[in-house]
Amino acid sequence: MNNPVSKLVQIGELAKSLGITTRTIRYYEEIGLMGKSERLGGSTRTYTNDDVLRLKFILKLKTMGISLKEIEQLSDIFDINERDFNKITPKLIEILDNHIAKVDEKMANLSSLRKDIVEYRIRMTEFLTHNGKEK
Amino acid sequence: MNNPVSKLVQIGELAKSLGITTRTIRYYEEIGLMGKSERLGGSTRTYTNDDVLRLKFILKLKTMGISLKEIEQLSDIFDINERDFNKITPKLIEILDNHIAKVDEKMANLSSLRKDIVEYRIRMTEFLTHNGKEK
DNA sequence: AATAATGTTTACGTTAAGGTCAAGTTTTTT
DNA sequence: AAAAAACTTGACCTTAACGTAAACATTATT
Repeated sequence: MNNPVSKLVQIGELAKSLGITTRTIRYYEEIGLMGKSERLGGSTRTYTNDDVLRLKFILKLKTMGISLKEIEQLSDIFDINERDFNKITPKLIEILDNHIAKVDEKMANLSSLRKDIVEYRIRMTEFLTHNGKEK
Repeated sequence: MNNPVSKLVQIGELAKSLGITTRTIRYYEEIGLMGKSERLGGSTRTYTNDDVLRLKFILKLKTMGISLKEIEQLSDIFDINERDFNKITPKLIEILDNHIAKVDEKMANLSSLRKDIVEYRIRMTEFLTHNGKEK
């Protein structure tokens, strides 16, 4: 299922196609998220189709609010098991579940926060109108 | 209504009574949030009852998720109009309304985010079980 | 060949809200 | 008076996820 002779792309092209900057890609490599890519003639980074998929996967998780640190945990497994989805998915599901719980918590917090603010706002408004009358 | 000879407290006592550190209080002064407090004998900071109320007010807004930068806007008015609540409250209400809107937006985002994650999670789970069977 | 475009590494800058020394001064307690 | 406690300023550290700039090398286009 995997084309072994996939066309290689360079960092600029890859970045542009995904709407990110080259710095981001280098940064992901820097923190071990992307793994070392092959160098063309020893210097220029080139990315295989697999690399591209991996990067897309990372970005997808990012849009879900998963931190790079959490994604790293997945990457470790990714590196160890070399794309064995049977092993990566349980951990992924664990992280996703964990994240759903976090999101739920955040929403609850925001909800009660909102109540507080609204109440406070009402008190302020009342205070204003009362003072306005008396003056 | 304001006791002109209110007892003065020092920074350590004030911090402890509010459950914050002295660094926080100095920091608020540093960024202009607290206004210069009187110095006892030119060196030690002392806080009046008004100062304490102001600090409590700041902390209250903070628990509502309002940033120090936003609180600063209120402080400016506070400084200019010297505790004239008729002038400070409209701006406060504006900021509160603004914040309620932000909170609503965040909640909406989190809500759709949650949906995404859950969907993704389901797809992953299905993928897992299918693969499990075939193997 | 000269210029432009793209690539490379290194390293400091950014934001928020303080934390954490360090070194010195003042005040309080013994 | 001497020691302990509390105060002072100043300055660097922390987290996340890159942005930005410098200085240089390689590749592509004119």
